[in-house]
Amino acid sequence: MTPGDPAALGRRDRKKQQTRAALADAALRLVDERGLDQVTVEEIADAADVSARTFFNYFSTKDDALVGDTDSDRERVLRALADVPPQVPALQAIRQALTEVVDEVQGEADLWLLRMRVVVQHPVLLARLVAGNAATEKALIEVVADRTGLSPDDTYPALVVAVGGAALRTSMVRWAASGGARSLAELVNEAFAVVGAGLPDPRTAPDAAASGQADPRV
Amino acid sequence: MTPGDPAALGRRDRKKQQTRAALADAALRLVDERGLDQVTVEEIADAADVSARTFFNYFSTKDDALVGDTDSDRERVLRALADVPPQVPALQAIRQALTEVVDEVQGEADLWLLRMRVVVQHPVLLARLVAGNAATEKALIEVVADRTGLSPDDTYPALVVAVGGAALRTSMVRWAASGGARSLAELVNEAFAVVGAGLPDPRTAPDAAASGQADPRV
DNA sequence: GGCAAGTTTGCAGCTTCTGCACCTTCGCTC
DNA sequence: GAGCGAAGGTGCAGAAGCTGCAAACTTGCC
Repeated sequence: MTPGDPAALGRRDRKKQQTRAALADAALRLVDERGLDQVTVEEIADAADVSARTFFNYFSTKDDALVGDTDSDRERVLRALADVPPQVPALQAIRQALTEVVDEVQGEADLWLLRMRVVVQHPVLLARLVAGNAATEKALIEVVADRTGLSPDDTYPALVVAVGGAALRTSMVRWAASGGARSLAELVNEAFAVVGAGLPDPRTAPDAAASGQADPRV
Repeated sequence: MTPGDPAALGRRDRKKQQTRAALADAALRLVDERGLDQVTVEEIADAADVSARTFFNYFSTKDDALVGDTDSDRERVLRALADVPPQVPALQAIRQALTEVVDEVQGEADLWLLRMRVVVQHPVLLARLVAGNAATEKALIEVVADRTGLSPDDTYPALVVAVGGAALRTSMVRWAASGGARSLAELVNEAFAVVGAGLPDPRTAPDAAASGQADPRV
């Protein structure tokens, strides 16, 4: 989710990333301890040892520092989706496109568990997280429309994408709630399987959750 | 969605509702014309002929005036869900619980079409709309858990609710995009039917959208 | 008419966020 | 290794969002 990556960058850019990470980290820790409104941008900046003005050079909003970078994810997901063979059904294709991002979240589990804890405690941030994904959703809808031969204005593309997003969000919240006990990928796959089975009421078909159109991978 | 209701209230409360509506209306019209950042709270208050301070007596945020009242919806939906016979499968139950609210939105179509137009153009607001529903989601999860005999911490309740929300949101956006050409209830039912069928890829099963577990009503 | 409760308003004040100008640092070239 | 241009950091001024408080005004009721 964060740039991270190899250190194949100049000292300058490395420092930038450090500062960015320091700010995001300080923001998360402070807000986790005290609550969103009990932490000012100035305090966050101080903790990261930069001026408040500099904070706004990195994040356009206090909230942004907390929810992280959605732009880089967008490209990643789109690229991944483009790589899924076109005959794969839309819902499955979306799930597969998400695996890369899911793995990355899992890889930075500490950061993300903290982030989700903070986000869940402040619905405004949850909203912001969703908002950040609005652009991603829009792009995904286009791609899905293309794959299925429908218009982006049809119900189906928007619906699959929205539902896929809901499945991912639910999984992440649950993952965080469990403190990362189960792997995120597992939870996501389970959620997509249930959705693919049409969300059967567990009383009527208590087994469907495990079957569905689950994919052996992962 | 707005209190509306009969005039079985004192002059005082009626005036309050008028002011509230005037503020929300002014906010929506101005933002629709100029964009979110080009409208100040002071301008909205002026347009509604009250002081800026009074604006904040009604809405705790500029955004709140735009997205409307989610609290009253919550109760309505919860009450409606309580009235759905417990043997109705969760997803269907949720859809039925939404009909009352859906009808009300349809009844105030002008207001809501404007609102959705504004909201769609400002993802932050869309997010806010979702955030406002966070409390509703939480409450719904409890109820669904109860109905299905699962724990609120299980995946299923959170997932059905989140997916139901996604279906509703998608439908409202599409409804607004079409300028209200088709009835919202129709779109919502269609969306729930597709979801209930497991979101089959339209290429693989091009008919499923129309069938699914659709309910004759509406 | 007059009181109690509820509403509106102005004001002071804090925080978020932006534009601008200045200064420092970095990376590169000659 | 001196020097130059670009990029990053910072301070300051100021607009806008939002809150608490206390004064003024309305309304509902006796």
